[in-house]
Amino acid sequence: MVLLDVLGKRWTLRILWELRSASLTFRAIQEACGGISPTVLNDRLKTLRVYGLVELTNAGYRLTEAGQELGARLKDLDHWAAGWAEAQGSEQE
Amino acid sequence: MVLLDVLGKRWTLRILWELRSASLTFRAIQEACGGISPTVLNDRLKTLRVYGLVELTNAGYRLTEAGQELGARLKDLDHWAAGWAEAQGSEQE
DNA sequence: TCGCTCGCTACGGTTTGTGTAGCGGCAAAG
DNA sequence: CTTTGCCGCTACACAAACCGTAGCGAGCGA
Repeated sequence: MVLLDVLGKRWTLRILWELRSASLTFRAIQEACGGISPTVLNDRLKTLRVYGLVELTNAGYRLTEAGQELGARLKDLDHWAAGWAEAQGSEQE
Repeated sequence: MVLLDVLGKRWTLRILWELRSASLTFRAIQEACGGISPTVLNDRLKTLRVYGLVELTNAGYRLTEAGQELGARLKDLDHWAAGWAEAQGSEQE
């Protein structure tokens, strides 16, 4: 599964997540991700662009259509994770 | 998003993916992931167990109910990724 | 020209992952 | 009772990935 190799790398999921609902500039993504180093950010954005999930417009970076479909899945995942986090918080302690 | 921190780490997604449809032993997961070092594998399994996504039975490691729900989302992701990979393969070249 | 922000790169130090060896435990075989 | 073999897991030195900071060239308004 190729997608796993892409998403499995650190920051990739996070970047997609931050772009899920808005266009962000390079530096804005850095901020949003809590100070990811530009070296890595650029690397991730590069591969995400190669895979056609993200594109660079004059308004900044944003998800392509494919990227948004992926983002939708991520939202679904998040939706589920919300309930999961609760259940798992009350179980554990 | 807590889930992102878990899934964002290298190998975590992959491990869940390999366990999606069968119980595997520690060493079997190593094999399936293409020779991940036991140090990291153990670390990931540890956190996955803490989060209640994976459990260790005498038949090996397997997904808990929560883990299987997550796995279902992953399968959905994979399903989408299949079409995506094709589209992106024919576009690129 | 100056100042400001853009995307992006260079580089040294730290963190994370790799690869190999081996531990203790347990069950079957001899 | 020892040997063989697999189990989950750990130790440790080496390599790769990531971080933090500094700075580049380009564009743009004053």
